[in-house]
Amino acid sequence: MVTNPGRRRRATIHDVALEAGVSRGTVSRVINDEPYVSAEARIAIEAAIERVGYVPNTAARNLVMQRSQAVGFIVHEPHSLFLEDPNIGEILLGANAALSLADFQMVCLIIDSERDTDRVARYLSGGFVDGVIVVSARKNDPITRIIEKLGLPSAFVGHPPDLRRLPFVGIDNRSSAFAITERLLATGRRRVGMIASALDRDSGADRLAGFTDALGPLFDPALVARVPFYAYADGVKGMRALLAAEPELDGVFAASDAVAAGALEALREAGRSVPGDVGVVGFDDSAWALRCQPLLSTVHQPAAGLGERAAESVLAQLRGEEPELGGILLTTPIVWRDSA
Amino acid sequence: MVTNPGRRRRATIHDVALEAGVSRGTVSRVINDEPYVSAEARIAIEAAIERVGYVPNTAARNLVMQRSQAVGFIVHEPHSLFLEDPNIGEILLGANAALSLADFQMVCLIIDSERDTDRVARYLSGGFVDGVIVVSARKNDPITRIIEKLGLPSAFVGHPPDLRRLPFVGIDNRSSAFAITERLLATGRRRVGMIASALDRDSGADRLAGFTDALGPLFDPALVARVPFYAYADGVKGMRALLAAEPELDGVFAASDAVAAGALEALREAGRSVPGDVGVVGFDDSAWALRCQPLLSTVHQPAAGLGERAAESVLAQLRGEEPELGGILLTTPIVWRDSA
DNA sequence: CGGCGATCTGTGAACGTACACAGAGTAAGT
DNA sequence: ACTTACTCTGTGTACGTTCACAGATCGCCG
Repeated sequence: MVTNPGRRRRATIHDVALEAGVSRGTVSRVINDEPYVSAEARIAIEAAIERVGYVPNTAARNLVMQRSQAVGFIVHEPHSLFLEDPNIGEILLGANAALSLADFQMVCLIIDSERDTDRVARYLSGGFVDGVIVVSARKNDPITRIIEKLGLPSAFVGHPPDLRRLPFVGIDNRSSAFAITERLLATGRRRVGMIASALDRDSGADRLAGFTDALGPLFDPALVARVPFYAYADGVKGMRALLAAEPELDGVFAASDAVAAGALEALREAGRSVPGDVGVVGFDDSAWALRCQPLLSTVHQPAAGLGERAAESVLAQLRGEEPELGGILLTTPIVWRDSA
Repeated sequence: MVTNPGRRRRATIHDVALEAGVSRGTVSRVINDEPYVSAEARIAIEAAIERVGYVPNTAARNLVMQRSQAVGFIVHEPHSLFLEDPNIGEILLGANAALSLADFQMVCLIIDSERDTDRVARYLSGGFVDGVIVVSARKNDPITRIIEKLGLPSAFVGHPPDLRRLPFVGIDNRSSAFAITERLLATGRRRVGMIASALDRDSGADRLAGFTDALGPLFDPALVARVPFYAYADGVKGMRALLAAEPELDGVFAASDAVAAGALEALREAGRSVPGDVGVVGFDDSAWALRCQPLLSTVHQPAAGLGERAAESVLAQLRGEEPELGGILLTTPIVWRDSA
């Protein structure tokens, strides 16, 4: 085959060698700029590279080097994540920044169907990545099992994987919820409710637990509105339910900022003033918090930091270090604004 | 080397052959389930695969097959895109769905710095992807030049690349803006302004042009507020400026739904009713539109469709078909709700 | 002038896979 | 019994690169 019609054959290191009148070895040395190559050879080779339009085939290089200089970033349930969770973008960028510094390529893989799961599993097994960061893994996930089986350096962000020996990085939802509820109480509120979301996830359950802890004897199960998701619409519904259950309510902890925004809407519609009649706090410190009227007091979620630490964990494992046991928990400062 | 301490050596097709007492060729036939292999050999090999824990090295396979079964998805300016543009997630998912159907792996690459640009360029040249989808390419972009140089099958979504011979898929911003402005006028509005964003991008400039077209002799340059981005805060600022310039204003076309949401806030703060005093329309039909009070009339942007068509274009080129000249423009239905 | 180190270059093997080909064995048709 | 066809298997080569090693050339010193 001379030239593949349609797509032209790419120049190889061999073509360059032929063109420059030297051997592969010398060309290789020039490309990876190693010593021990004469000035004239170097010049000839550089000219030849230009002439034949050579670009190295990294895939071939990786095959012999036994590493890819790439780390996968797996996103599960992209629908809910991209559209509801404002953190995912920040986590992505945090991880990318850390990997970039170490000259690693981050490749983001989306899992949106059964087909995707299998294909991504094949991709991970295929030697395209040296490690992997997983966001929002599912219970009993085939991807998690593959990672464990391959012994692929990994870091899970958001919540711990099924296999507790795999490293993860996250926040302590329980003590964060505890802290912000405590400060809400410190403002003098006594009838405090919670709009609790996503109780099937660790994050949701832990936030409720922290709330319960903080209230202690003041806790009243009737003042917990349970809603499915972390979304605005859930906040509206949850707040209405709470007001119906207890008109004298004077404080609310919403499980997310989006939920809190919905709660504010419902409170406005019910004619309550915030923070006058009712104090409201959220969780995430996302764009929602600054979009609310009044500005939302909330728990700052260090999303970029989570991505960064996850990347660093994978890089450390790649250097041969042992991953931390029990995972890494990042601190979550409380941001005190106007809503409570 | 017996076993690399730390990371164990992965089993190869050779190990399987040895374990099963057959040759590489036969193992290869079993893996790609080709005919002409005896039942006993097949059973022995499958058992051996299980025993040694073999998973094929796709990277090595790609090297000899000269294709990767993967398509890159490049995201520029991720900060603004992920945090402001609600469409990016949908485009991503649309593209992923189409590629998934053809059993291609989509790998998403983020460009967030100068380093990233170079690394991604190397990645594209390295033979890891058979084609590429680019969102929001920049003017005079090194990535675009690399793609052109390599002859990599590609599709640009959002706006056309510098090199007009590269295929792109987008919407007709100008005629969409024309259409919605015209319908706004049809509701009887006569003093109509626009909050025009991102005039340095094709999309922003075209939306303003469409608006101007539709107004014809009614057009008044004083009723155009120019703001830098498609964001909520820009909408608030733009609307205030517009009201200051013309208190009698009775209609507004906002360059995006986020901007429209900001405009609604500014109108509420100025004591104007919507759609009573002022009619408001947006652009995108994003989550913003349903979060507004009143619900927003807007131009539906077929984001998932854009991703899908871009993917299909790349796949078609991979099959050897010629890309459409001049690009593909998708239609943008107008969604009439309560704000105008 | 022989030996030695430094510099430069080419060659062969390896990475893990797919594919073409050759060869062996078996069954059926002439 | 001889061809023919079909089934099954193993071997060699290729993909594009890196790396270890073996030569070759040169200057320098004893």
